[in-house]
Amino acid sequence: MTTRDRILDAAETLFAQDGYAGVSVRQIMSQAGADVSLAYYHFKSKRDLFDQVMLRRAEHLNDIRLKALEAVEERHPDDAPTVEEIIGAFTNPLLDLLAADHEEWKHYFRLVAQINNSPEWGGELMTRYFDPLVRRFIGALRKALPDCSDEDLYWSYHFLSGALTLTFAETGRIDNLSGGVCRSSDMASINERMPTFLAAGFRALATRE
Amino acid sequence: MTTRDRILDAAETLFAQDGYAGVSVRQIMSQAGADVSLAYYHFKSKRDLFDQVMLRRAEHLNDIRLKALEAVEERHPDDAPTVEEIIGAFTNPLLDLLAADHEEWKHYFRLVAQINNSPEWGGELMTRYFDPLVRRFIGALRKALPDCSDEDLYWSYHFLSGALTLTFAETGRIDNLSGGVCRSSDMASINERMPTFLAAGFRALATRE
DNA sequence: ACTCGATTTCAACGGCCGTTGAATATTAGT
DNA sequence: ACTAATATTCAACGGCCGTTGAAATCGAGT
Repeated sequence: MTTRDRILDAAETLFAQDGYAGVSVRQIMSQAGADVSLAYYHFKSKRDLFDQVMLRRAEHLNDIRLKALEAVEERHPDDAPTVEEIIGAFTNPLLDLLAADHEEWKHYFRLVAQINNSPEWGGELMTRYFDPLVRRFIGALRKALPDCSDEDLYWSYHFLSGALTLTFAETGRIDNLSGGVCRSSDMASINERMPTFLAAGFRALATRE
Repeated sequence: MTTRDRILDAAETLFAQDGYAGVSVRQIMSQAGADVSLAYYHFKSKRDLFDQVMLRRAEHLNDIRLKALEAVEERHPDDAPTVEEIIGAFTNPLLDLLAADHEEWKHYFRLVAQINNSPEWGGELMTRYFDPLVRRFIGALRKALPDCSDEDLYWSYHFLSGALTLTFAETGRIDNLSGGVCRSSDMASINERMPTFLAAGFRALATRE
C-alpha cells in the first residue's frame, strides 16, 4: 500500500472518530507512520486531505449504487420497479459493503453521517459528492409514484437520508436506548426493516389526499 | 442578561456552527464580549461549558414534550392515541419553538443533530439527556401498536430520530438538492409531512407478517 | 556509475490552544 | 464606612497547531 493511501486511511479513521477540527495533521501522520511534512507533499493542505478522503469512496459508492438501480430497472422492462426495490438499491450496497467485513467503509459512513448533519458542510459537500446519483434515484421514485408531487418526493428523500446516515453511523445509541435488545452493528436487522419503513413513508406522502 | 447566560449563548451558537473541537474558548468569550478567564470562573472547563449548553435547553425540551404527550393521552381516556398523535406530540413542540422565531433554539437543534450523529458522543450524550423521555414515548407507541415487537419499535424510533435531527439541523441540503423547490426552514411543509411519513413507517413494521 | 525526479526526513516559523493565579473592581449587608 | 463575597481583568504557562524550505535518500533509466 502506498504512503498516500496510508495517510488517507489514517485520516479517514480519525476524522470519522473526532471530526475535521478534532484531529490534527500530526495525529494523522503519526497513525500513518510517516513524517508530518509528508502530508504536505502528498496533499495541498489539511482541507485538501479531507476532500480526498471524501472523494475516494464517494466515487466507488456512486458507482455500485447506480449499478444496483440499473439492475432493478432491467428487471422491469415494461412497468416501474416498486418503491421498496428502488430504496433497496439505494441501501443494499451499503449493507453489502459493511457485511463484507470492511472496517474501512464503517469509518467512511461515520464520517458521512457527521458531514450530512453539519450546518457548515452538510449543504455543500453532500451536494457535491452525491447529488447526481440522488437525483437519479429520485427520478426512479417519481416513476414509481407518478401521483407524488416533487415537494413530497424531496422531503421523503430527506427523511430517508437522515434515517440512513444515522443508522450507518453506528453510534451505539440504539444499543443504549434498547438496553441491548437492538445492536447498531446488526446489519440483518437493518436490512429487514429500513426499506420497509421508508417505502411506507414515501407511499403515505404520495397517497395522502 | 447575566454574563453566564451570554457565555452560554455564544457557546451554543458557535458549537452549533463548527462543533466542539472547531471552536476555541477564546472565540466564545470574544463573541460573549468578556475576558477569556471568565469562562473558567463560571465553568470548570471547556467540556463543562459544553455540557451546560446541552443541559440548559434539554430540560425545558423534555418538559414541554412530556406535557404534549400527556395532553394527547388525556384526550383518550379509554383507548390509546394514534401513532400520528404520539409522533406529533414528539415533533410539534420543536416546530412551535422554531415557528416562534426563537433563533436560539435553531442553534440548539443544529448542535443536537451533530451530537446525535457523532460516534464519540452520540451514544452517551443523547442517552443521558433524552432517554427517559424517549422511553416514555416508546411506551406510548407500544400501547398504540400492541402487536409491534420491541425490536421493531426501537428501530422505528431510531429511523425517526435520524430523520428528525437532520431535518431540524437545517443544513440547507434539501434546498440544494431540490433546486429551491423545498426549503430547510419551511416548518409548515415539515409539519405537514414528517408525522405522516414516520407514522406510516411505524405501522409498516408493526403490521408486516 | 550517474543522473534526475520522486519521495522522505529534519528543523523550524508564528500563532493559537486550554488553563491558571494573582490582582483588581463591583456589589450587598452591616 | 467597612467587610466579605462575588465578579472581572491582566499576564502568563507549556504545549500543540498548520505549514514551509532545505537537505537527504531512494529508484528507475541511461
